[in-house]
Amino acid sequence: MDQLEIFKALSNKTRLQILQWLKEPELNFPDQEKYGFDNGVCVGQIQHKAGLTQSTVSEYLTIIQRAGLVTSTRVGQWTYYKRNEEAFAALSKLVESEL
Amino acid sequence: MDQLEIFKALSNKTRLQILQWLKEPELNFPDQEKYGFDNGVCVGQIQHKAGLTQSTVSEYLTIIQRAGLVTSTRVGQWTYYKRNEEAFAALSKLVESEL
DNA sequence: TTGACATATCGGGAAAAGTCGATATATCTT
DNA sequence: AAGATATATCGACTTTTCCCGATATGTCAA
Repeated sequence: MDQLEIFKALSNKTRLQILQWLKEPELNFPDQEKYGFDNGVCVGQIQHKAGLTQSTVSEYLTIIQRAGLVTSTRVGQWTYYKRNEEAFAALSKLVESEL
Repeated sequence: MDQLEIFKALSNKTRLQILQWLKEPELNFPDQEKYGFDNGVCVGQIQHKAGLTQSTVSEYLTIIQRAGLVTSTRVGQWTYYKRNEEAFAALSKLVESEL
């Protein structure tokens, strides 16, 4: 749990949005309904919604993953990203008691 | 409560340290014991402990103050900075439920 | 009111982050 | 094996952040 890395990951409008979108995948990524959301949402969907290039979004996802805020799962040619709720709970506690 | 502004303020090692030092002023700024800590700690003390220039530390304090994480009180020629615990509590809740 | 001290603001150079297009890699299909 | 598709990585350019020294502002004391 590297505080600084986490806060840097959160210091970007688009990355904050992505994390919020991933809170309600059904709502924010309806196109993926047919494949389910068990593993999260794949990069392409997120990219489309973010309106930035593929490379940028891929990099952003790597950043929030390295910070531990999401997990990624490769399934075939897709990589799915999903929120790591434990990390948010831990961060909340950290802010409350250690920060 | 501007999330992005808060996270940007927290994305710097020195600023994180300052906030942590301010959690226990008696412990971290013993030189100021004689003046009490009711209003917080003055810039010079913080600068000395941070080991950066006066201008840099002053700027950092402004940044965390604009983010709402500390409050400042001018007393004579000194400006005292103090943690705003309500802000941390609110941030903790935000991370837990909205982020 | 002058000088000393504390803090804030300004201007700038260096380092990091944002963002892109191009290319590499991995997987699937045929 | 070859082409198509999804994602990751690379190189470059632009914008932002870091951090400094110099200077301005505000306050106290003589």
